[in-house]
Amino acid sequence: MNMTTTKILDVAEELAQRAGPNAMSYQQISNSVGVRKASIHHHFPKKENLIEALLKRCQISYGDKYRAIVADSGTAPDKLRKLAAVFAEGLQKQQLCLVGTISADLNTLQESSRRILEETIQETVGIFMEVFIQGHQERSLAITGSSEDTAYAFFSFLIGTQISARAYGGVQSFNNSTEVIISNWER
Amino acid sequence: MNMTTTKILDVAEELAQRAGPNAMSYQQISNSVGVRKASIHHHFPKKENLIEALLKRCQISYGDKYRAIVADSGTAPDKLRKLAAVFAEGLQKQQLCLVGTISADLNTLQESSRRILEETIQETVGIFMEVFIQGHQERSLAITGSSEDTAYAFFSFLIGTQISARAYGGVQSFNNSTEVIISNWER
DNA sequence: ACCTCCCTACCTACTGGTAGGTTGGTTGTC
DNA sequence: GACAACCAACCTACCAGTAGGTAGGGAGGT
Repeated sequence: MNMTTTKILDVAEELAQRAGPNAMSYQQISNSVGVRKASIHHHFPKKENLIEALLKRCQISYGDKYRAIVADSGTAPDKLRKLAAVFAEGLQKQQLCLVGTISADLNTLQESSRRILEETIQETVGIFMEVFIQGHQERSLAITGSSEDTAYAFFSFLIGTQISARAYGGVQSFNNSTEVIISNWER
Repeated sequence: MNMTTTKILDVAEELAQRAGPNAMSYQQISNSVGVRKASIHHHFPKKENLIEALLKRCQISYGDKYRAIVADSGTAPDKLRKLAAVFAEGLQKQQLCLVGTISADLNTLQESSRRILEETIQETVGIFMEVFIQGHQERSLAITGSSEDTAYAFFSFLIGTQISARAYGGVQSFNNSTEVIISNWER
């Protein structure tokens, strides 16, 4: 992949995480990347193309990050804390998970973008699920529902807490909140 | 309060919940209310005034709704389910909690609006907290952290699950997810 | 009762600015 | 010569916000 294309995606990713996909403009991207606005359109003709590329890239990069945590050694609760730490890291930079920001602007999205978003959520939940399966097997986690529902709940929780902690309480509240949820599953 | 002012707020609230405060325009409000765009500016000179009025009104209306649930008879887990049902109701109409949508667009907000947002979160957490205190006293809930942290976690969870369920899974996923969290506190 | 004054609510017409997107052309490389 | 990358200049549509004015309803004085 082209260097400029990559840089456009880097800048767009930061803007989208900080302000949301709608508040991110081609002009802002142009200023930061150092190429003209028309050139951004050369790489991503429509904004939806950019958003979709962003989502696909984050699906891979964050997917890999999550998979690495899940595949690593350690107990299930440890892994949950490491997954949460990824979100805390973003929060420290005032940045939200892309899935969260894009989902919040769902009703301004194209159908094709929505499908990629769904796919990303589905895949992420699938990765998170492994931890709950492990936790069940090693008896380190006491969960009441299915692994899938629990993974979905945990992912949703992280998205929500990241959003509300950025608005009120910051990283401190995020960590307290996360600990409340994880320690309750722990046994 | 004036009838037109109320109608503007009604329409704005729906738009903000459906598409976010940034995607909500004075023109759209004008079309729905049936007065000219300039007249909206007469009632709410700047968009920040409108957003703040919106937040304050929702702080009261939802605050009352939550307080009614908390003050009612019933066990703590029942009350948590009733609180979650308020969010499920919004989700069914493709609408998110205002605190969620506005928090997602935090970085495009004025300082004054942020303060009201913080206040609203703080107040809501305060109301939710009562349920966890009750749950602790009547021994119907087993919580690991402070009531405040737990209430914050639950509110954040609801915001997040509402967002992700709208994007993927719908009300079904929302309910599954909520049940996983609540039943895990239950004892 | 009438008139002046001021108010709220609303209007038309407009501003400056920015959004996403297009056109047509230049440059550099294989 | 073909093609990718890039550019200036431009377009339409829409945004929030403003200027200036109108309609009608009290309030207070005479």
